Amino acid sequence: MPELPEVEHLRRTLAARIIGMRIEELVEGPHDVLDRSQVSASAPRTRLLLLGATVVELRRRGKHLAIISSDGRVLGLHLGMSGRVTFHAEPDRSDRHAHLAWRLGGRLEGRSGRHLPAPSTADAHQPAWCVFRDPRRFGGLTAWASPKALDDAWASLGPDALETDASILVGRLRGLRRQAKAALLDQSLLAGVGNIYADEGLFRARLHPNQRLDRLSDAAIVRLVEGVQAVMSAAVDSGGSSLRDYVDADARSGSYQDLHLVYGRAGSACPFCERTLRSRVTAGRTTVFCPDCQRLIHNRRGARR
DNA sequence: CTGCTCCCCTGGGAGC
DNA sequence: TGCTCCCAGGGGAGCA
Repeated sequence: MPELPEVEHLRRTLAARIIGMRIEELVEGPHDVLDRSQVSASAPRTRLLLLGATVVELRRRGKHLAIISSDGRVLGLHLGMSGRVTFHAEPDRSDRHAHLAWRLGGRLEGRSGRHLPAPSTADAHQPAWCVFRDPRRFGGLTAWASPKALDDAWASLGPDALETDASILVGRLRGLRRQAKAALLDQSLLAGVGNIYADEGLFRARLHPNQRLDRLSDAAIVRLVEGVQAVMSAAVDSGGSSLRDYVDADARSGSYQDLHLVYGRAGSACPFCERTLRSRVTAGRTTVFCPDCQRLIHNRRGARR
């Protein structure tokens, strides 16, 4: 379940392996997972998939990643539910879920003044093939004509839930007539929160998932934003949450799933009050919360406007 | 504006 | 052991 922390951890581990590298060969799987609606129809497919390009930057906004090449080509990457990017000595041509494999080579040191990680002794032994695999295909690739085109598209996303100053996120959430959980999951309000970190953030903020935001004081909204950011920040440090599929570019699992307080724990005791955690469907997602610690607030508390 | 419901897709787990 | 069934979930479309 890659959400912001998993995607950010992947970005970091992947950057260490592909920044400065040239894509010298590519192999595609049987399924077409490339969205080319954002580029001209005549653009050659291999060009859109960055063949011959040198990677200079890996950007992230919410759960979205984008690979920027030195000649301005951009390939967006979304992991969906089950996506992963890992490295192998050879591409497995019989794996029907391996959608794209790149053979990388020729790291160019210091290109365009950018600081590059010093080559380690392990570099020479690193498998040369970078493989994007996504069995469920909720994820995929998007070709962009330029970094500017990417920026324009990403403008429809809200600000990144982790990198953005809390006060800005508070401003976007306060006064909304929506339920807290639905708002957190809305990527156009703030980008990066998925089902896990929404539940964990709500629990830490002591707010009910169905809480209407316009009934809350500013202090409570601040608590919510800070709860979500704290959880995500801790999760990045733990390498994310690995429930089934997620691994980083070094094929390592995260460990934050061990620190989940409510997600996946319906029927167990609340870690604070010991009452049984409950599960319900809210905003189309299974939602776990403590009915005792997370009470609905019906009146408007505290100063607001 | 808001909240639904459905759909995409596969594999892991539960139940028999 | 092996089968079927259900469900997870990000995101977009369509509808009340």
